[in-house]
Amino acid sequence: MTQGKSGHVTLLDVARACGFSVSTVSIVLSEAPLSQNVAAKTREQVRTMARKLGYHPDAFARSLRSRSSQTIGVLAFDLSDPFCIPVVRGIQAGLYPARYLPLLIDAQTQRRLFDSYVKMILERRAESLIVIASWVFDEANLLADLKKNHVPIVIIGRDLSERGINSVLVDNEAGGALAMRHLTELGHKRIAVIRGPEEMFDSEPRWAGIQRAAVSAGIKLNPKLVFQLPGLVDPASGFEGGIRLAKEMLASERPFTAVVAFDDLTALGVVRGLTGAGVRIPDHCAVVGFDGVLPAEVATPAITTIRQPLKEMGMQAAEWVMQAIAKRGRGIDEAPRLYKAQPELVVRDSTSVPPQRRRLDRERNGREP
Amino acid sequence: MTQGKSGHVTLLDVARACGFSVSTVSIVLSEAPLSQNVAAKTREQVRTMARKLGYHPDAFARSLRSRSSQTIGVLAFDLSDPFCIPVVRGIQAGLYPARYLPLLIDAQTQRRLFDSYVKMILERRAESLIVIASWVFDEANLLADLKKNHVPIVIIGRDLSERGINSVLVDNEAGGALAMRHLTELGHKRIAVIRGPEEMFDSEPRWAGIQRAAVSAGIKLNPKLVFQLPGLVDPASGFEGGIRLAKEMLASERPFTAVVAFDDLTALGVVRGLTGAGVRIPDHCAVVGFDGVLPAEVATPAITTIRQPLKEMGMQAAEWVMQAIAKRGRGIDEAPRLYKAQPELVVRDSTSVPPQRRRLDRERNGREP
DNA sequence: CGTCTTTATTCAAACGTTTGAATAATTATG
DNA sequence: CATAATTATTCAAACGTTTGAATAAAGACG
Repeated sequence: MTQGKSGHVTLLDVARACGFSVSTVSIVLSEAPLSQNVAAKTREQVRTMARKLGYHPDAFARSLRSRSSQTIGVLAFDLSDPFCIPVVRGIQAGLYPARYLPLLIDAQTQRRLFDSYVKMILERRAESLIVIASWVFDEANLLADLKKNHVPIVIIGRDLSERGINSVLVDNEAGGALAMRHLTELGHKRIAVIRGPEEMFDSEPRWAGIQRAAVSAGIKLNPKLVFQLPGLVDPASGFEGGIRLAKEMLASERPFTAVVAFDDLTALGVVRGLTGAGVRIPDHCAVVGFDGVLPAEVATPAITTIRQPLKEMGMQAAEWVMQAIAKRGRGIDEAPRLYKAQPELVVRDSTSVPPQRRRLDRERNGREP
Repeated sequence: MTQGKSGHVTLLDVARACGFSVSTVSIVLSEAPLSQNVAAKTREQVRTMARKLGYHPDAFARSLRSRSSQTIGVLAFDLSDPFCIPVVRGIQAGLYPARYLPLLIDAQTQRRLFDSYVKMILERRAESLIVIASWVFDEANLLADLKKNHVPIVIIGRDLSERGINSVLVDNEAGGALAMRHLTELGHKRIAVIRGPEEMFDSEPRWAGIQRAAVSAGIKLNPKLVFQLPGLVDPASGFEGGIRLAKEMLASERPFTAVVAFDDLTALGVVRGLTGAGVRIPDHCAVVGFDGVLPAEVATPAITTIRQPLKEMGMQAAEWVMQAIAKRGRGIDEAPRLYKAQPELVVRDSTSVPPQRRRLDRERNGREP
């Protein structure tokens, strides 16, 4: 074969092999508008030869020339957060039809890596950037670096629309309310709450939702039963926090029949902590989480949770990104968009009616069987 | 600014701005060998100007010219398998020092997607490909397509060294033995086993290890207590299988005090199934898993498991890949390598001594306190 | 038969970088 | 002082593709 030193078959190789010019071959193989003018016989010849030689277009040359990389940078702040995977799937699904490829990177919760990868992604001329902010992170110069480069950005998991960035996230307020309402409807009155760490932007709205639902159910939350996770280092550390706070809860000696945990891992920590002290879930105490990640699903008892429509959120981000690219600069300064996905209550086995009520139920059932 | 229509700052822009030629600027900024010959003052000027204009080299042009993409394709067969993330981290860690970027793609357990992504990765001229075969998959034409393109390949999670492909995987035989030995050392005699699905290549060696350890402990495995997962569609379906088989175990009415599950999710399924029937873990029955993934760690009781050194495996793959690239073709036809990582027993709360023995222990303790 | 359109193909420039070879300027050597 | 060696900078070609403009050949029209 006539392959150049690169080891790859090029247009020139194909052209020589079938006796046409590089242009013709390019036009045929890339199905450019001009290819209508190419004789059917020629087209056939070119295509056959390309296949025979095993020609694959070189994405670099193509991108260089056509200034489009067909690539979207996807930067996950911490890919080990189970939150991320369904989001990524959504993004991939949204990108695939347009033959765009995500350049997916895990910043491993490290600022330094994050910055460095942003740079590498820009060098690769990703046409847009999607950031999955699954975990605490401060984005000070992210903004600066990117606005400069006219790259459309979408952030998933935080509301930065105020600061000019398209944002996709779950409606945390609604989710918090959903969790609380579930418990009050089951009849719980003394409910402990574990709020998220201060640095996490989800914490506040979830807490607001919880309070709203408590008020509308006519329930007073005892401030002594409201806890807060400390600033955390990685997504799994909510688990440790949950264990510790469960113990504090018990030590406080204030009675409670249910716990609203900040997220699923925290809920799993609470289950661990309470179980260790002989409290049975859900018989003695109900626990509800937030997110809907795998570990909560396969634990026993399975954790009742507020599910985020993660895949949908990823697809939404991908869709916006594709739209922004289609506009190519025009309208880049539109007002940033905000999409709040609606969470969904998933009732599983970690919640049931509170103990007193269960006793009542039992008596009632005993009376009229 | 003098930016061209691309919106990006190019070498030419920098060159014009500081009055040197493109060559000089390139030499300085890419720190080519020749840059030693460039006057210190010039170097300084160029660098300052580049920073001022916000120059980022264009990876396409660079790759096109230097025929190296600084990219490694990483194709996960199913990224939702918790197995993958630590592996990916290892790969990223191994690649980072060389400033290589993984092009990470999730094939979502779909052959069609897999093939299509392989193609896209090749078009992007990834210099090598790492496949994470976390889950059942058949690689018939994978081989064909890639051997043709002279791209070095490493597969993680399967032994394809016989078929000419560098392979990194855990020593499944040793792992199986480790699991079984743990149980026999605790004093278990009647042990149920759930083997992996036939299509999974891990299944056989794990089973072999289990048998070996049983023999050397002088224990006979009751064939009626050996079960097998059906062919599965996704990694989480081991969980469902575990539930079902746990019920079959109980239905068989053959006594057992421990279960070796194929993997962690299966183990979690077994816990669910047994717990549902009133069997307490680990008091009535011990359960041991395999993999060491997050869900097994945060469940209550935490699952005793055989941990795969996933990060290490990812780094090993990255290292091989970098070596292969350093050789650039020379030695591409070396014998394929095989690395079997040593698994590690992680004792947690799902295993303890069998019930009979516990009774004995208690009596003995009672006798001499 | 000259001109105009249509059809089929090719030219050549451009994308932004790297790099071997060339040039120019300076300094050291014989 | 000529030559060689060193230092500083630039030329120009190349990487593989796309694409507007050019060319060439054929058919259609007046």
